[in-house]
Amino acid sequence: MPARQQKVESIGVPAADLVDALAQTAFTTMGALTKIASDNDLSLTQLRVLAILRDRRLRMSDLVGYLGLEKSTLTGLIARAEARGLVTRLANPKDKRVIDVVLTPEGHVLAEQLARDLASHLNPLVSSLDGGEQKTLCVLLTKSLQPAPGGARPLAG
Amino acid sequence: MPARQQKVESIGVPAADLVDALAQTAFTTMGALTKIASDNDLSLTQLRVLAILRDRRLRMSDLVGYLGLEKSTLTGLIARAEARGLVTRLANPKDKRVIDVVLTPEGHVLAEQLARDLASHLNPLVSSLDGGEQKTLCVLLTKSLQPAPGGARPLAG
DNA sequence: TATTGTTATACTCTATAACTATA
DNA sequence: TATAGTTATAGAGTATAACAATA
Repeated sequence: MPARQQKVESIGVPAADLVDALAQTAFTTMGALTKIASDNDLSLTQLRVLAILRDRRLRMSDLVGYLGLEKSTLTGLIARAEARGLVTRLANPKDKRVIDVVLTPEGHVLAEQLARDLASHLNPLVSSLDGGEQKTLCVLLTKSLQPAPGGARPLAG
Repeated sequence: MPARQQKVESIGVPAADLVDALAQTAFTTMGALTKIASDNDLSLTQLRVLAILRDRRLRMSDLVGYLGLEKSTLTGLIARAEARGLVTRLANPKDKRVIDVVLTPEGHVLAEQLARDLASHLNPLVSSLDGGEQKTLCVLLTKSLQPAPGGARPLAG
């Protein structure tokens, strides 16, 4: 909407190469995430649940917003995670309609492990860049990418 | 909170911020892809099939390799795509066991449209970068990211 | 015997619609 | 009436195992 954006488009269309590189980045990173999830017998969605709940207690309806799913979908998702001992459903003291969800200690341990796994999978990819390049890449990615609709933390988008 | 990593490379630890930025990039881009797929009544996997077949005729077993799925999974996936008129199964003249898959004209039109949709979704994200920054970002991403296991083209990984 | 692909089966993920309980 | 969550149902995506046809 700012004039600046129009200007950029009229000067030069963002290179198709960049779109391709972003898409490739996405698939490579998602591939790592999918593998990490699979190695831990988790779906990508369940991995996201753990990441989102890593430092938060949320209502079912909040999770629906973070994940972009239907509430009925979340019921089964959380039920399976609870059956595995990864999360707990708690009554919300202020509103009896509400169910809060938190990680169990076991779920928290797993969430921390998953975060380390992700770092160890992605580190090799960027290790071909020197320190300055890594810094630049980080700055440009941060500058360009808006927060995902619903989450700011890495796995929460 | 920054869990200490086992091996701190002597070169320098890739900043956790960069790992986060890459993960965020992945989720943002995948979000765009998921929306594009959804808007066209496609799953993400079906979208990938169309992208992979955009300029290629492949065997079922090749697609299995590109997608990282089981062959039995692909049978249903291609059956549904064929029922929608997006792909065609063809006998391979050299090996009667093999089934080749190609896009129908309709499938090809859709694949081209999806590629344009992706560009239009991602362009706004990088429009906050000036031309030089976009170029730099493209170079750094290309330099750092290895080809996904099975595909070099954007949606093919 | 090995390979290519399909079929049978089962589970997860997902959405829509109807439902219960609470606000 | 409106909101939060569950249940019922259905379809897609996925894997494992067994199978048929071909090499």
